[in-house]
Amino acid sequence: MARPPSTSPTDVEMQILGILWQHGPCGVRLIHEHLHREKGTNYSTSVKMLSVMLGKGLVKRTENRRPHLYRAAWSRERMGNSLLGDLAIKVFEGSVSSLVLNALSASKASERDIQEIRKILEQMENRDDG
Amino acid sequence: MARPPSTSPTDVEMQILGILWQHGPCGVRLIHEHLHREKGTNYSTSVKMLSVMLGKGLVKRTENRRPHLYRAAWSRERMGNSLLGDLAIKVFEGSVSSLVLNALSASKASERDIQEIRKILEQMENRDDG
DNA sequence: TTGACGCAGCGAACGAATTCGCTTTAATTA
DNA sequence: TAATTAAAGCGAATTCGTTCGCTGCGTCAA
Repeated sequence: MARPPSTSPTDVEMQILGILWQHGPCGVRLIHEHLHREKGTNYSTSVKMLSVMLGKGLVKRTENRRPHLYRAAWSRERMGNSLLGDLAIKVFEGSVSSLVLNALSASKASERDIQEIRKILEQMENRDDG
Repeated sequence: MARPPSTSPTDVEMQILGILWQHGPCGVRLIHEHLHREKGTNYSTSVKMLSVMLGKGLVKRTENRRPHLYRAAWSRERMGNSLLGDLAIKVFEGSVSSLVLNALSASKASERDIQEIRKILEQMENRDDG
Protein backbone atom coordinates (compact mmCIF):
# COMPACT_ATOMS: atom_id res chain seq x y z
CA MET A 1 0.00 0.00 0.00
CA ALA A 2 2.78 2.40 -0.76
CA ARG A 3 5.09 3.35 -3.56
CA PRO A 4 7.39 0.93 -5.35
CA PRO A 5 11.16 1.45 -5.08
CA SER A 6 12.38 3.78 -7.79
CA THR A 7 14.32 2.22 -10.64
CA SER A 8 16.59 5.10 -11.64
CA PRO A 9 19.10 6.72 -9.27
CA THR A 10 17.67 9.07 -6.65
CA ASP A 11 18.84 12.65 -6.16
CA VAL A 12 21.58 11.96 -3.65
CA GLU A 13 22.72 8.97 -5.64
CA MET A 14 23.04 11.15 -8.73
CA GLN A 15 25.01 13.66 -6.71
CA ILE A 16 27.45 10.97 -5.65
CA LEU A 17 27.75 9.59 -9.17
CA GLY A 18 28.59 13.11 -10.31
CA ILE A 19 31.48 13.24 -7.87
CA LEU A 20 32.73 9.84 -9.00
CA TRP A 21 32.52 10.82 -12.67
CA GLN A 22 34.45 13.96 -11.95
CA HIS A 23 37.17 12.51 -9.72
CA GLY A 24 37.38 8.96 -10.87
CA PRO A 25 37.71 6.16 -8.28
CA CYS A 26 38.08 7.46 -4.74
CA GLY A 27 37.45 6.67 -1.09
CA VAL A 28 34.48 7.59 1.07
CA ARG A 29 36.42 10.38 2.72
CA LEU A 30 36.70 12.44 -0.45
CA ILE A 31 33.07 11.90 -1.36
CA HIS A 32 32.06 12.90 2.14
CA GLU A 33 34.03 16.14 1.92
CA HIS A 34 32.11 17.09 -1.19
CA LEU A 35 28.72 16.21 0.24
CA HIS A 36 29.53 17.93 3.50
CA ARG A 37 30.53 21.08 1.65
CA GLU A 38 27.39 20.99 -0.48
CA LYS A 39 24.82 20.01 2.14
CA GLY A 40 26.50 19.53 5.47
CA THR A 41 25.83 15.83 5.85
CA ASN A 42 27.64 13.44 8.16
CA TYR A 43 30.36 10.96 7.26
CA SER A 44 28.10 8.04 8.20
CA THR A 45 25.59 9.22 5.67
CA SER A 46 28.13 8.96 2.88
CA VAL A 47 29.13 5.48 3.97
CA LYS A 48 25.50 4.41 4.08
CA MET A 49 24.60 5.86 0.71
CA LEU A 50 27.57 4.18 -0.94
CA SER A 51 26.54 0.96 0.69
CA VAL A 52 23.01 1.30 -0.66
CA MET A 53 24.33 2.14 -4.10
CA LEU A 54 26.63 -0.85 -3.99
CA GLY A 55 23.60 -3.02 -3.30
CA LYS A 56 21.76 -1.50 -6.25
CA GLY A 57 24.73 -2.02 -8.54
CA LEU A 58 25.19 1.69 -9.14
CA VAL A 59 28.79 1.64 -7.94
CA LYS A 60 31.55 -0.94 -7.65
CA ARG A 61 34.32 -1.04 -5.09
CA THR A 62 37.80 -2.41 -4.52
CA GLU A 63 38.44 -3.86 -1.07
CA ASN A 64 42.08 -4.87 -1.46
CA ARG A 65 43.29 -1.94 0.55
CA ARG A 66 41.88 0.39 3.14
CA PRO A 67 40.22 2.74 2.61
CA HIS A 68 38.09 1.00 -0.03
CA LEU A 69 37.88 2.59 -3.45
CA TYR A 70 34.54 3.30 -5.11
CA ARG A 71 33.83 3.90 -8.77
CA ALA A 72 30.69 4.46 -10.86
CA ALA A 73 29.35 1.30 -12.44
CA TRP A 74 28.09 3.20 -15.49
CA SER A 75 29.66 5.94 -17.54
CA ARG A 76 28.22 9.42 -17.60
CA GLU A 77 27.19 8.91 -21.23
CA ARG A 78 25.47 5.59 -20.66
CA MET A 79 23.58 6.91 -17.67
CA GLY A 80 22.65 10.07 -19.55
CA ASN A 81 21.15 8.14 -22.41
CA SER A 82 19.31 5.82 -20.11
CA LEU A 83 17.75 8.66 -18.14
CA LEU A 84 16.97 10.51 -21.34
CA GLY A 85 15.06 7.46 -22.49
CA ASP A 86 13.12 7.40 -19.22
CA LEU A 87 12.32 11.07 -19.60
CA ALA A 88 11.12 10.56 -23.16
CA ILE A 89 8.80 7.82 -21.97
CA LYS A 90 7.38 10.11 -19.32
CA VAL A 91 6.75 13.24 -21.37
CA PHE A 92 6.95 12.37 -25.07
CA GLU A 93 5.41 8.93 -25.18
CA GLY A 94 8.79 7.31 -25.66
CA SER A 95 10.10 9.42 -28.52
CA VAL A 96 13.63 10.62 -27.82
CA SER A 97 13.56 12.43 -31.14
CA SER A 98 10.62 14.54 -30.05
CA LEU A 99 12.45 15.36 -26.87
CA VAL A 100 15.62 16.39 -28.66
CA LEU A 101 13.74 18.28 -31.36
CA ASN A 102 11.82 20.16 -28.75
CA ALA A 103 14.96 20.97 -26.81
CA LEU A 104 16.78 22.22 -29.88
CA SER A 105 13.97 24.52 -30.95
CA ALA A 106 13.67 25.97 -27.45
CA SER A 107 17.32 26.31 -26.49
CA LYS A 108 19.99 28.72 -27.57
CA ALA A 109 22.82 26.45 -28.53
CA SER A 110 26.19 28.01 -29.27
CA GLU A 111 27.68 28.23 -32.75
CA ARG A 112 30.18 25.58 -31.79
CA ASP A 113 27.46 23.24 -30.58
CA ILE A 114 25.58 23.68 -33.82
CA GLN A 115 28.63 22.74 -35.87
CA GLU A 116 29.12 19.77 -33.60
CA ILE A 117 25.58 18.63 -34.18
CA ARG A 118 25.97 19.05 -37.94
CA LYS A 119 29.00 16.83 -37.90
CA ILE A 120 27.17 14.13 -36.00
CA LEU A 121 24.22 14.31 -38.35
CA GLU A 122 26.54 13.72 -41.31
CA GLN A 123 28.11 10.76 -39.60
CA MET A 124 24.67 9.36 -39.01
CA GLU A 125 23.65 9.72 -42.63
CA ASN A 126 26.79 7.92 -43.75
CA ARG A 127 25.82 4.91 -41.74
CA ASP A 128 23.78 2.25 -43.50
CA ASP A 129 21.26 1.92 -40.72
CA GLY A 130 20.67 5.66 -40.30
CA MET B 1 16.82 14.22 9.13
CA ALA B 2 15.00 13.06 6.05
CA ARG B 3 14.85 13.86 2.40
CA PRO B 4 13.66 17.25 1.17
CA PRO B 5 10.43 17.40 -0.87
CA SER B 6 11.20 16.83 -4.53
CA THR B 7 10.90 19.82 -6.83
CA SER B 8 9.95 18.08 -10.08
CA PRO B 9 6.85 15.88 -10.49
CA THR B 10 7.02 12.40 -9.02
CA ASP B 11 6.39 9.25 -11.02
CA VAL B 12 2.68 8.99 -10.35
CA GLU B 13 2.28 12.68 -10.96
CA MET B 14 3.98 12.33 -14.33
CA GLN B 15 1.70 9.43 -15.13
CA ILE B 16 -1.33 11.59 -14.43
CA LEU B 17 0.05 14.53 -16.40
CA GLY B 18 0.53 12.15 -19.31
CA ILE B 19 -3.14 11.25 -19.22
CA LEU B 20 -4.14 14.89 -19.06
CA TRP B 21 -1.87 15.79 -21.98
CA GLN B 22 -3.34 12.99 -24.02
CA HIS B 23 -7.02 13.54 -23.21
CA GLY B 24 -7.17 17.20 -22.45
CA PRO B 25 -9.26 18.41 -19.49
CA CYS B 26 -11.23 15.65 -17.83
CA GLY B 27 -12.76 14.50 -14.56
CA VAL B 28 -11.29 12.25 -11.89
CA ARG B 29 -13.35 9.33 -13.11
CA LEU B 30 -11.57 9.08 -16.44
CA ILE B 31 -8.15 9.49 -14.87
CA HIS B 32 -8.99 6.81 -12.35
CA GLU B 33 -9.99 4.39 -15.09
CA HIS B 34 -6.56 4.79 -16.69
CA LEU B 35 -4.64 4.41 -13.44
CA HIS B 36 -6.78 1.46 -12.42
CA ARG B 37 -6.12 -0.25 -15.73
CA GLU B 38 -2.39 0.41 -15.49
CA LYS B 39 -1.77 -0.33 -11.83
CA GLY B 40 -5.02 -1.28 -10.17
CA THR B 41 -5.29 1.65 -7.80
CA ASN B 42 -8.41 2.87 -6.06
CA TYR B 43 -10.63 5.81 -6.97
CA SER B 44 -9.72 7.58 -3.72
CA THR B 45 -6.08 7.43 -4.68
CA SER B 46 -6.74 9.34 -7.88
CA VAL B 47 -8.72 11.98 -6.01
CA LYS B 48 -5.95 12.36 -3.48
CA MET B 49 -3.17 12.59 -6.03
CA LEU B 50 -5.04 15.23 -8.00
CA SER B 51 -5.56 17.11 -4.78
CA VAL B 52 -1.86 16.99 -3.99
CA MET B 53 -0.99 18.08 -7.50
CA LEU B 54 -3.46 20.93 -7.24
CA GLY B 55 -1.65 22.08 -4.12
CA LYS B 56 1.69 21.92 -5.92
CA GLY B 57 0.33 23.87 -8.86
CA LEU B 58 0.88 21.00 -11.27
CA VAL B 59 -2.77 20.95 -12.34
CA LYS B 60 -5.63 23.42 -12.39
CA ARG B 61 -9.31 22.67 -12.03
CA THR B 62 -12.71 24.05 -12.84
CA GLU B 63 -15.29 23.75 -10.09
CA ASN B 64 -18.28 25.30 -11.84
CA ARG B 65 -19.87 21.96 -12.42
CA ARG B 66 -19.64 18.53 -10.95
CA PRO B 67 -17.65 16.49 -11.58
CA HIS B 68 -14.78 18.97 -11.49
CA LEU B 69 -12.53 19.22 -14.51
CA TYR B 70 -8.75 18.93 -14.21
CA ARG B 71 -6.14 20.08 -16.68
CA ALA B 72 -2.33 20.18 -16.75
CA ALA B 73 -0.89 23.51 -15.63
CA TRP B 74 2.10 23.16 -17.98
CA SER B 75 2.32 22.00 -21.56
CA ARG B 76 4.10 18.82 -22.49
CA GLU B 77 6.80 20.87 -24.22
CA ARG B 78 7.41 23.21 -21.32
CA MET B 79 7.59 20.36 -18.86
CA GLY B 80 9.87 18.40 -21.18
CA ASN B 81 12.35 21.23 -21.44
CA SER B 82 12.30 21.87 -17.75
CA LEU B 83 12.99 18.24 -16.91
CA LEU B 84 15.63 18.06 -19.60
CA GLY B 85 17.38 20.96 -17.92
CA ASP B 86 17.24 19.15 -14.59
CA LEU B 87 18.67 16.04 -16.18
CA ALA B 88 21.49 18.00 -17.78
CA ILE B 89 22.38 19.43 -14.39
CA LYS B 90 22.49 15.97 -12.90
CA VAL B 91 24.57 14.17 -15.51
CA PHE B 92 26.26 16.70 -17.77
CA GLU B 93 27.09 19.48 -15.36
CA GLY B 94 24.31 21.64 -16.69
CA SER B 95 25.03 21.40 -20.39
CA VAL B 96 21.89 20.55 -22.34
CA SER B 97 24.00 20.60 -25.50
CA SER B 98 26.18 17.80 -24.18
CA LEU B 99 23.10 15.83 -23.34
CA VAL B 100 21.59 16.29 -26.78
CA LEU B 101 24.88 15.69 -28.54
CA ASN B 102 25.37 12.49 -26.65
CA ALA B 103 21.83 11.36 -27.38
CA LEU B 104 22.20 12.06 -31.08
CA SER B 105 25.46 10.18 -31.44
CA ALA B 106 24.05 7.20 -29.60
CA SER B 107 20.59 7.00 -31.13
CA LYS B 108 19.45 5.95 -34.55
CA ALA B 109 17.28 8.85 -35.58
CA SER B 110 15.18 8.43 -38.70
CA GLU B 111 15.93 10.23 -41.97
CA ARG B 112 12.93 12.42 -41.38
CA ASP B 113 14.11 13.34 -37.89
CA ILE B 114 17.50 14.28 -39.27
CA GLN B 115 15.98 16.60 -41.85
CA GLU B 116 13.84 18.07 -39.11
CA ILE B 117 16.86 18.75 -36.98
CA ARG B 118 18.70 20.32 -39.93
CA LYS B 119 15.81 22.68 -40.47
CA ILE B 120 15.82 23.73 -36.86
CA LEU B 121 19.56 24.30 -36.90
CA GLU B 122 19.19 26.64 -39.86
CA GLN B 123 16.48 28.56 -38.11
CA MET B 124 18.74 28.90 -35.11
CA GLU B 125 21.64 30.22 -37.16
CA ASN B 126 19.40 32.83 -38.74
CA ARG B 127 18.58 34.25 -35.38
CA ASP B 128 20.75 37.08 -34.09
CA ASP B 129 21.26 35.53 -30.71
CA GLY B 130 22.10 32.04 -31.99
C1' DT C 1 51.10 -5.00 23.45
C1' DT C 2 48.37 -1.13 24.02
C1' DG C 3 46.25 3.18 23.06
C1' DA C 4 44.54 6.26 19.64
C1' DC C 5 42.30 7.06 15.55
C1' DG C 6 40.19 6.47 11.08
C1' DC C 7 37.05 3.27 8.43
C1' DA C 8 33.04 0.32 7.81
C1' DG C 9 28.51 -1.33 9.09
C1' DC C 10 24.03 -1.77 11.29
C1' DG C 11 19.71 -0.32 12.84
C1' DA C 12 16.67 3.28 14.18
C1' DA C 13 14.46 7.69 13.29
C1' DC C 14 12.05 10.84 10.51
C1' DG C 15 9.94 13.15 6.54
C1' DA C 16 8.13 12.35 1.77
C1' DA C 17 5.23 9.77 -1.44
C1' DT C 18 1.46 6.72 -2.17
C1' DT C 19 -2.37 4.16 -0.96
C1' DC C 20 -6.98 3.42 0.82
C1' DG C 21 -11.22 3.42 4.22
C1' DC C 22 -14.57 6.16 5.90
C1' DT C 23 -17.15 10.45 6.18
C1' DT C 24 -19.25 14.43 4.08
C1' DT C 25 -21.28 16.77 0.36
C1' DA C 26 -23.76 17.16 -3.98
C1' DA C 27 -26.73 15.43 -7.69
C1' DT C 28 -30.25 12.44 -9.42
C1' DT C 29 -34.22 9.62 -9.18
C1' DA C 30 -38.50 7.93 -7.32
C1' DT D 1 -39.06 15.58 0.02
C1' DA D 2 -36.72 11.21 0.82
C1' DA D 3 -33.78 7.70 -0.79
C1' DT D 4 -30.08 6.37 -3.72
C1' DT D 5 -25.89 7.07 -6.02
C1' DA D 6 -21.76 9.56 -7.31
C1' DA D 7 -18.03 12.97 -6.14
C1' DA D 8 -14.92 15.01 -3.04
C1' DG D 9 -12.15 15.23 1.06
C1' DC D 10 -9.75 13.85 5.33
C1' DG D 11 -6.76 11.28 8.03
C1' DA D 12 -4.27 7.14 8.91
C1' DA D 13 -1.34 3.39 7.30
C1' DT D 14 2.60 1.85 4.80
C1' DT D 15 6.95 1.94 2.24
C1' DC D 16 10.89 4.51 0.44
C1' DG D 17 14.79 7.65 0.74
C1' DT D 18 17.97 9.88 3.70
C1' DT D 19 20.09 10.89 7.82
C1' DC D 20 22.74 9.89 11.85
C1' DG D 21 24.41 7.56 16.44
C1' DC D 22 26.69 3.92 18.16
C1' DT D 23 29.58 -0.25 17.82
C1' DG D 24 33.47 -2.84 16.33
C1' DC D 25 37.41 -3.67 13.44
C1' DG D 26 41.98 -2.49 11.16
C1' DT D 27 46.13 0.15 11.24
C1' DC D 28 49.80 2.65 12.97
C1' DA D 29 52.90 4.59 16.40
C1' DA D 30 54.79 4.61 20.89
